[in-house]
Amino acid sequence: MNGWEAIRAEVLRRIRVRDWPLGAMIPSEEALAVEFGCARATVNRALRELAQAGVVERKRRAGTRVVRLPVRKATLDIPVIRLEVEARGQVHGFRLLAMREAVPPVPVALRLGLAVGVRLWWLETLHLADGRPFVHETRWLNGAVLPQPLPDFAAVSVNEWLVTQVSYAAGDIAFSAEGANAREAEVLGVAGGVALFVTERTTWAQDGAITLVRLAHAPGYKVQTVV
Amino acid sequence: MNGWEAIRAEVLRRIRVRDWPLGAMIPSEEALAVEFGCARATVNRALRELAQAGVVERKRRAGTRVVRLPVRKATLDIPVIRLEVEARGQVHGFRLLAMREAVPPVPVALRLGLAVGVRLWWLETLHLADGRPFVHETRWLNGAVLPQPLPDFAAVSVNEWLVTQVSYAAGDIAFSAEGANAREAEVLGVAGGVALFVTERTTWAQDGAITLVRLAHAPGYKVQTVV
DNA sequence: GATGCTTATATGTCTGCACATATTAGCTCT
DNA sequence: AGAGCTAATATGTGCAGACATATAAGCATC
Repeated sequence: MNGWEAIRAEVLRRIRVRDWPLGAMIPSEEALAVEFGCARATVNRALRELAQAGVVERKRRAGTRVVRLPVRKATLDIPVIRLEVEARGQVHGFRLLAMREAVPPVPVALRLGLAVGVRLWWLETLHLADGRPFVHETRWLNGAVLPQPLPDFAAVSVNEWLVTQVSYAAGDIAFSAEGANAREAEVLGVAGGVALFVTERTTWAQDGAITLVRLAHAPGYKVQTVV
Repeated sequence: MNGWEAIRAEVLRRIRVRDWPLGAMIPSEEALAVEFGCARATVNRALRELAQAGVVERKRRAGTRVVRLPVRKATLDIPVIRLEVEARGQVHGFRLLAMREAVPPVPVALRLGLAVGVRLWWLETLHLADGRPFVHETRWLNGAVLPQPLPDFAAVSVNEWLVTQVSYAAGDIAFSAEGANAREAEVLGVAGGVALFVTERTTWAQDGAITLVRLAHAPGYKVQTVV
């Protein structure tokens, strides 16, 4: 009855009913441990989870306070495209449309933290769901930090190969809405300017930037939070 | 040197270098505790974090295994719109364009889990950044579960009032790209059909659905992960 | 072979204690 | 008053041990 989840729930309840108002300090871990009749570690676990959820803020010596304007934290699962398609009950396929070495435009090089003029791979892939265009993927790939030789990307999707080869790297993701450019319109089979959901991801390994990818999703695509 | 973060890093390293291949089991907490010369609780903490990050899967009795196709977890901060604007160094403003009671369309009622025919508030707000249109917000609001009386939403943004009143409720968020409809085009000052980034959120309290909101962001808007 | 029970095992969680560390509040000195 | 030092305090993390619980694997039975 006084596990850490019960304590988290009780603390949350007190915050909800304004027992502990927004912006106010709450009792110390020790005081709560005494009140709930449990060890301090248990209270600590509960409060740590609430801090991670953005409900409270914790500082050493200062204590724990209820945040004034809670920032909702949304968590998204970003699976490999094949799994995403299969999760919709459709059959995944893909076609490698282009692959060549080239010097990326300056903004791309900068964003990847590479010297201007370095040659990268450029790949264009179209992912299909039940044979219909699903995502148009364009990608800059830094061959210098990847295991050699590279596989045949016409047979293995870059998207999936990278995940298994360059596991668990850091990176950032951005979402935006953009009108389809000429190429995207042609490849996805839509009119130019149509609203597309665009995902841009940068991925890093310890020894340098790995890849920058742009995914333009066919109309109707949605991203949804888990939970 | 053998804190839980060090252990997490070491485990991650071994997974990266394929010391422990994808899909393979890793040693038990107890074995690792012996190897690293620390308590099992410390290993537990490290592995728990990795499980939360989607790097390993843990099951009682079965043990811990490296995930085969890691699912990237992206975490987004969804702040109050005012803070979002101010974070860009701009001045936030808003105008309440409309507010009336109405019976929502059936899909809306269903999504909120309400009986068809229930009357809700409908609000239309335009948020401004430095005086220019930033977000067009349309919202269904369930007055039945809110503290009464409602404030003057021309003076206090619904967006912000709800956060402070109905704290920490459950909900889901969806992102998509849509062409601007006639009203959005007019209010945001863009051409019809222009690609807009759209956020749709449903929010629940214990005693029922609170609100369903659609935010259509002016062109150029991006959502970015927080590391 | 299929089904159901038992048991061993790895993780999940808790306790009580300890020390580390950041940070604030108060004091002292100029 | 202001600057700088000191001490108190709340959280962060660690350890050793214990019990709880889910569940895979083996065994017995039908």
